[in-house]
Amino acid sequence: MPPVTARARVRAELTEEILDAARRQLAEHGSAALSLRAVAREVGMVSSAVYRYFPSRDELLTALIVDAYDSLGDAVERAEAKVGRAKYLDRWMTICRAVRTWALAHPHEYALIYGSPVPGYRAPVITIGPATRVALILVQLLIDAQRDGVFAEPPPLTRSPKALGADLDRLADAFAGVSESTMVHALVAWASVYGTVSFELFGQFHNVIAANSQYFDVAMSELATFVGIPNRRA
Amino acid sequence: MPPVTARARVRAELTEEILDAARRQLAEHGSAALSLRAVAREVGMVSSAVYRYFPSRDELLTALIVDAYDSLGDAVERAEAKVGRAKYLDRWMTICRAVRTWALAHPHEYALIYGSPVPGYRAPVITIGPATRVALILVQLLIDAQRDGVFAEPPPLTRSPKALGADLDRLADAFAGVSESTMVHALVAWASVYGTVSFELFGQFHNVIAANSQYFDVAMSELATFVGIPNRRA
DNA sequence: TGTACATCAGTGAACGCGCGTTCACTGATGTAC
DNA sequence: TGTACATCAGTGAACGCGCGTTCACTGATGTAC
Repeated sequence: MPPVTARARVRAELTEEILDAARRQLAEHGSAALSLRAVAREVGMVSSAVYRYFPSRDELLTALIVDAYDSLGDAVERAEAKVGRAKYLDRWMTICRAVRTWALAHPHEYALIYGSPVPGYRAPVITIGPATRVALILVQLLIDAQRDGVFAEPPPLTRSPKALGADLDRLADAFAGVSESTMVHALVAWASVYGTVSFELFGQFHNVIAANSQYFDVAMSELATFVGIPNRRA
Repeated sequence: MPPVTARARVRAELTEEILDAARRQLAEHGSAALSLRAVAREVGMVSSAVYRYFPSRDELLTALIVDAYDSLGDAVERAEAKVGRAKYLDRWMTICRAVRTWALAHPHEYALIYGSPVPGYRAPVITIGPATRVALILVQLLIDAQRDGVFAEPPPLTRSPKALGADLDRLADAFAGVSESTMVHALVAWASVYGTVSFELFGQFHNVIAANSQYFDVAMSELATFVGIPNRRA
């Protein structure tokens, strides 16, 4: 009689509990150690019972990947929303810092989505949407700056992007009103933000950079100029 | 009597054979699937016999990591050596392309050294030297350009690198005669090259970039300008 | 050059572990009349 | 409101697999006298 039966309610709760346990496993021991049996143990179930909720380990992994993207997307969105719309440099720095902060707080989740692919796992289509959230926030920032006319348009590309035409045409929808060279610079900066975070997190900066947080700020500030966001100098 | 006994010779040969088998395992199935038992099977030994050559799986993994760094270092050095010393942009593009080409040809080795850290594995000191080879080639390029006076010095940093002083002082040895802002731009570009390669290899460019090789060239060309290497525009 | 002993490589069995997944089952919850 | 049946959640045992590492052993190679 109730629109949602007691059984359905318990099922939803337990599904969440399983996901929570899986999240904890992932956070503490990494994706390689994530096993259905360990998760079952955590929720106090027998391993075969988990199959009533997730048809396979991969399905569970997919849920966690979507989860991680969403968690990162939320963190970045929340941080960026607090900054005045017209403070473009602040918005940029806030986005970058939010990515780094989230990555440092959730290293295994970060590795799951931006590190080496999990062996034997093929990401299904569901993951595409959540994966693009952060990128869209960056793009919106550029569109806003462009619209307000405060944009420091980068010089035209030094190398003809002829062969890139189809890709850039496809991106032109997302990057409404933004020049080709800005689109390319934005893509480079995007990869650069994650390259920098990954280098710090995965240990490439050992014996190179010690003041990681300060270096990050300096680096991201230079990248702001690179993409055309008005910086102190301007 | 012989300076090297037959036994020692056979031992050296078998050590190489084991490493070869491990390399093949890594290349075909990735580091997660790399097991002592699988390697032993490949060389036609019983699993316990491998312990005569490597005291543990981690030791074997370390050998492969050093190996991968060296393989990449060799590839980049060889490619770059063929380019005329004064052709700075060519040298830059050649280095970047060599990194990407090697990564595409050895995706699992690339993931091993630049992807998420292997769970439970702690890189020993031996790996530091080989890990820096590519970075040193990049640095040399900048020093050469600087010395020849053809360098397009980037503007001073937009954000004070005060807190970065100690790090930059330490780097000043490697970057002989190069400005602070160039050092920082070089570090950013370094992370950016690997960020771009990782994004392509790890699937972040799916549904974004299709013409990967062309995009890479355009992106690296823009980064050349960013670090101050004289580009066509100049 | 020959012998006695020490060193080393490789064997095969075993330990203890964890994994994903399947299956027949019990007992509780939900549904239709 | 009560009963008969269908659906579903969770159990416990099992399958078959692979892993790293240890250990007592045999037989071959190297060394010292």
